[in-house]
Amino acid sequence: MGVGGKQQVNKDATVPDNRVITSADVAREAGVARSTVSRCLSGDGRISEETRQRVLETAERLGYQINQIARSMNRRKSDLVGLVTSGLEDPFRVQFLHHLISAIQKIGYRPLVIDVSEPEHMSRSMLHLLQYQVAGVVVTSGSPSPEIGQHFIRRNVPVVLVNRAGLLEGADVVNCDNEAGGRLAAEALLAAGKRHLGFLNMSGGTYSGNARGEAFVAAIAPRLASGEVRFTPLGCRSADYDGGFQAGVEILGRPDAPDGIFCGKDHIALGLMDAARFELGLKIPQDLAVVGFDDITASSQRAYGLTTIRQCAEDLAELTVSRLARHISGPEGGAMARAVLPVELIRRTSA
Amino acid sequence: MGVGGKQQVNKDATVPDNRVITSADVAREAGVARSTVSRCLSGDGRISEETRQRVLETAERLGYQINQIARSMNRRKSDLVGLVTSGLEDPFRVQFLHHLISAIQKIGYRPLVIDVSEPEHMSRSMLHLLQYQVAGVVVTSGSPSPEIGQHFIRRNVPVVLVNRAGLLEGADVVNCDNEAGGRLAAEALLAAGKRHLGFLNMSGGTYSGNARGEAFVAAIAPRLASGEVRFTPLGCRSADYDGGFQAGVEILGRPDAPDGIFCGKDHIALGLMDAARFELGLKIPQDLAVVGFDDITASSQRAYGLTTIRQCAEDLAELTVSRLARHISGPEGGAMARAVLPVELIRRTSA
DNA sequence: TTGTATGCGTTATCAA
DNA sequence: TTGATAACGCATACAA
Repeated sequence: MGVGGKQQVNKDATVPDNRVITSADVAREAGVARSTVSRCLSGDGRISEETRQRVLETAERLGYQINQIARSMNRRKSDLVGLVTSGLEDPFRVQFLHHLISAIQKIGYRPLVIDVSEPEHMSRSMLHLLQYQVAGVVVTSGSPSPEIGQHFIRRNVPVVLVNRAGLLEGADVVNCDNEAGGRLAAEALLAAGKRHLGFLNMSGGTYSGNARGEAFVAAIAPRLASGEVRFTPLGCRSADYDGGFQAGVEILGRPDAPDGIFCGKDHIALGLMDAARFELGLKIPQDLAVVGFDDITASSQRAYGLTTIRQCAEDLAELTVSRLARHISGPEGGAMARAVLPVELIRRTSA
Repeated sequence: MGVGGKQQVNKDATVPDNRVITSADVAREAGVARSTVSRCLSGDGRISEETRQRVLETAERLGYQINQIARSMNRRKSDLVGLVTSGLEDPFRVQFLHHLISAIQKIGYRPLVIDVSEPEHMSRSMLHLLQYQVAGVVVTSGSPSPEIGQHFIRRNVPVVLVNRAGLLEGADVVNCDNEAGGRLAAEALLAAGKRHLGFLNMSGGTYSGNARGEAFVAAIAPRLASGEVRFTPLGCRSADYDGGFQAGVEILGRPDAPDGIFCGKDHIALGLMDAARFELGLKIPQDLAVVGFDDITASSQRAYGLTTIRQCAEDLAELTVSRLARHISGPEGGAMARAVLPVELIRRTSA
């Protein structure tokens, strides 16, 4: 029945240097209570300037680093922000991820990245984030099932969806202006004198892609009705360079091919351009005008000079994080909102 | 001991559903101790199959999710792996980051990404990771000051450095085979009949870049000595497309320009090619042969067809993580090691 | 302004 | 095989 059977605990007055320094060590050294140390490091105002100085100095001297895990445990909230991504082979997404990481750091949080390769694991992966007491979640890809929003609402964890259909309950949505983009693309191709237009995107398509295509068609609708202009919907197997290239070879080889094509993503457009030039021997923009979407870095390279709709990855990231921050520090259950990032037509040589 | 029927829902459970479920709730429902629940979920073998089933079932039914923060607190080790990056505008690095994230997830850990924009904050940022009780750290960029290795050794946190000089005490190093790459590039240019060679990289240069350049020069040394071949070191302002383009305009405009150039990174090579073709009107590879390094996706595009030294980002990531995993689960203070990833010459049309 | 006492959810230790 | 209990390092309510 050895109730007392505890072993001797080594509580020296001095701090052995093979152990990690805790706030208790700092407190002992500075001659204050642990709670005082905690208050100093949490920026709690109710502390005298003198003790604050002494404690911070001692902490510095001992090389004390706060244990974020313990802090999170106590607060039941960590300073981690979950980043749910997928399709990181897409350069625009990756560029966006980069800026997202910076933006999250800038508001004093840390990104915990989850890459969801299989879409069906999406929801499970998002729930996983709850295990880390995340302060918020950004979903840049994939489609979470709408009902899991409840879990985040109940635990008061804000969620922001970027560039996807806003189907998650209680989540903020941030989009680039796909409608304006589609319209601008139409205007550019029409201004270039093209009369047989096409929209090339991955068959089936994503939310963003469809929105762009629909806006494009809506913009040319009057001229379509008057018979002044023709339109052909086009599809490719994958939303990347190879998809664009293959589709280009196929489409442009046909007798009655479009002479002005709007692509759902820049990479598709680059593949299309290469197919046109190197497989079909077409001149751009004389024989074929091309407009892309995103303005990835390759588009501005001399070999392409792609005219495109620019959505600024950095601005999109800032916007996303500002939404998130508002909810993290804000009142519980703020109304969900929709934010739209302006886009811009970048004129180069392809249209 | 009524076995919980399937139709038994939260209604008669003792757990109020506005609260987060803890292991104590599961224990109460399943009629066992908290420690038993813990053992079941940790995969601790010493448990009867019957209780294990009951507990797991109960946990599932209640929607219990383990609190990783609390677990980490107790174990004094989290399942997070710190990823120290910078220069994410470089497409190869980003691609590598993508594979690194996947690889870390695959071994059951979570990536905690830190982007270090200012190199001087490098060491401080790395130390920050210790606050999260990370299980390991991967440094893909920047140069940590050698002495901070001690902090990680003392806390038994393995560190792997990728593609940098192995200056951190106690850290494993993973590199691609820069030496073989430099040699292969030299052979390719010589085989193309070029006799005035150059190595173009950012002035000052990085560890990897210098290693590649030195190997290149070493490979042509015999022919250099015999006067059969000439060599000119070249520099650009930035290690990207623009840097390569600007350098190209300047260098290739000179009367005695090289006719075969090895670039430290693909992006530099792409800029150089565009400068050669569109500014100088040169034919590639007739007037100028170019070899790059990395094999980023753009290099294989039809508009470039860059002959390059390929380092596979995915293999590099796998190698990196396998090293890390060895140390995480392995014995304390395993000897530091150096791993080298093979590279391969990809012949396209630029040389 | 500062100290004391308690709890956060988990795992590890020990006893049964 | 299972249960009781003591940490883990911090923050906070309450007391002084």
